[in-house]
Amino acid sequence: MKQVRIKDIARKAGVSIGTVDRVLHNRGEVAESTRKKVLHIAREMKYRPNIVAQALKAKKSHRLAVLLPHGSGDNAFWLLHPQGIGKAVKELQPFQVDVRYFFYELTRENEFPVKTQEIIQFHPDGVILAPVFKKESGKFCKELDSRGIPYVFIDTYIDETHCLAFIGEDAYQAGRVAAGLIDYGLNSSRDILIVNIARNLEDTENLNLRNRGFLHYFADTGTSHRGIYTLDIASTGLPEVEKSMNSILESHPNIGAILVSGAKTHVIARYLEMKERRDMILVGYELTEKNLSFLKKGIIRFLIGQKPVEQAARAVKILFDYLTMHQIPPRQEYQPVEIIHKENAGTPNTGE
Amino acid sequence: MKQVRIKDIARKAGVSIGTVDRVLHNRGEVAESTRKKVLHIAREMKYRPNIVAQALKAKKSHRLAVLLPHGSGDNAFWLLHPQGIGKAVKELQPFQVDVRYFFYELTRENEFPVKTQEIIQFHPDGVILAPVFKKESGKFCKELDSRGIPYVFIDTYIDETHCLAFIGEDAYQAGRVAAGLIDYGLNSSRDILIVNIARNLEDTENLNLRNRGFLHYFADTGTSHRGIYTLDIASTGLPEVEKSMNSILESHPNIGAILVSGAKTHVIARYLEMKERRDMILVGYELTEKNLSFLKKGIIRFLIGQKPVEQAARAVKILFDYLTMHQIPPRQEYQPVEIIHKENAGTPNTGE
DNA sequence: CTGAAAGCGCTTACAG
DNA sequence: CTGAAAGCGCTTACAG
Repeated sequence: MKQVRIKDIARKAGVSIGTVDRVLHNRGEVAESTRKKVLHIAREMKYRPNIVAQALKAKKSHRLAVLLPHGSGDNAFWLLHPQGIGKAVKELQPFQVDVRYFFYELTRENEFPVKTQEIIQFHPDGVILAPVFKKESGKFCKELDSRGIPYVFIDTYIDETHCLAFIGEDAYQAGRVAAGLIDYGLNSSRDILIVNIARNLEDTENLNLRNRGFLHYFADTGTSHRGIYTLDIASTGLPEVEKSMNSILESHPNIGAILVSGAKTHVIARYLEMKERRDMILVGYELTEKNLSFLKKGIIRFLIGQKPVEQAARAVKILFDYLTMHQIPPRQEYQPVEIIHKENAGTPNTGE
Repeated sequence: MKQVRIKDIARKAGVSIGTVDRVLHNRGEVAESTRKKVLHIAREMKYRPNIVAQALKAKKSHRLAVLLPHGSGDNAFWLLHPQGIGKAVKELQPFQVDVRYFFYELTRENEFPVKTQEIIQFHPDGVILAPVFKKESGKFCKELDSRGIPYVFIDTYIDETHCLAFIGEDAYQAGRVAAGLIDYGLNSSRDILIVNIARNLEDTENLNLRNRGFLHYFADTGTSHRGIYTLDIASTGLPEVEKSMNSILESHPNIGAILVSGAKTHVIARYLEMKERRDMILVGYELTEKNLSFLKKGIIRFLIGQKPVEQAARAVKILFDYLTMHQIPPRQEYQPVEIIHKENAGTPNTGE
């Protein structure tokens, strides 16, 4: 169990440690035959570099670029990821990790490629990104691939890339959880309304997955014969929300619960509060501040969380382990689905 | 922002680095005047040792002793903590952390002091313990104090000790969460039964706190006039459980939900399964395997978790940070209360 | 009581 | 193409 050192390899191979190092780091200038011999012995002895020594010597800081949508009051969800990244960097304390953030507006699709170019110029050692815009993200990933820069996806997954890993929510399962909660609390004779608020281009894929899980739950359990209606709202403006909601609730008075598929549950909560519809069971996603305040008031009954803080922290950790120890992570990692109720919202899972 | 080195202090103080080191580590053999000067300069320059260099040189592994109840099939809760400890140690990878486990039987109170003596002889650098037996634990802590060995409590907190930290559940809040879940799903005309299964001496304090939170919830929300009954069961044997349960459910047919205050919810679940009482809402604590299997069958409706794996991991981290960097943690740290439903039990929060 | 030196495992010029 | 040496910041004997 004793640590194998570069020196041990050198001795066994009959070369100097400098040569071993050159081989191990592909710094060239080594005779092919020596190269092979050293590599063979290193593998045989199961050499693992001592990252403490590496860190001490190299003093080389790992540069990470983080590409995320810009978070704001109305879209506070994206404010959470930088917290997680900060936390992870702090955890990695004694090692040098430099993070540079690149934020783009979800409303301006053409800003995205500008940011990706800035990242390329930044010459990062690794990238963490939320690839909300599929096509542009795909291009960017190709560019990173060609430069051998590893990248980790957060929140959204894109096929046909060589991402190191994806960290996100199991959106389908999150939908099933929402369904289970409503099913448990809502009288079985009552109906359900699904509200999709998609003002921007953001993440409709995740919303769809959630809704599919939600519907599957009821298809599976089969016993209930609830009506399930869907309402799409394009704007979060109060007049439009009010108009749409008034109309559907009047025409379907048997609706007893509302699920909001995205993070903007607070918009519907505000409506219900205004209408004094405290009897309505409201369930939504994401623990943003606005949502939490309605949860605490009792207007939102449950929030389903996906732990964005932890996701972001994991992404940093994964990238770091890969950069320092060439540790290959599982390609997909789902964060557990979190159920938040008024009574357990107090101790936010900010950990640390 | 540049790192202050021991060398910088030495230069400024006009002494050698060896002397600085002696002062910093209280290894004596230093003139008082030198000592003061060095200490002053170190503070002034905000010296923080480079733990990477320390780790590289010292090769000194930190010895941690872990004192926990012995986990078993029937008391699987305590099997979870070692997992968390293993995880944390793995995270601390490049640094040397040696863990030695000391398990005691909850049924044999006199085994506890034997184990504590073994720990003293082990000469640990730090201790993590679940101080289930108050009095004996108190004695042990005094002994650790006198030797200057830091210790962290898991699960149970004891006053009047100099513990470095306590990591645990907010039991009161966990009780409120259980209440909120039952209140949400149970018709407001129905009554509730609280079952306490306390075969051993274990942790009645936490159970009491949970029950207090549970009752306070209903007192606070005030609107409902549910009857709330309590049943104490001393054994987990099927005959006794059956007898007690039959009797109370017959005399109180309006009971529609059962809360089990401890980790042995599976005992009541087994009873309900046998009686085919699938209408009964059953809520309990702790994600042990047996509980989880009844959750998945739909017999247990919700489990309230306290993340024992994460708790144990945190304890290791806290102790390590204290030992290596003299980082003083907050004295109490509550892990968030976790709500687990059939639909989010699949992705266990084992994290990695 | 104090200083100078060796060494932890690795990387990085530099000399050959 | 290869080896010897210096040094990252700290700790640990050892000599004075």
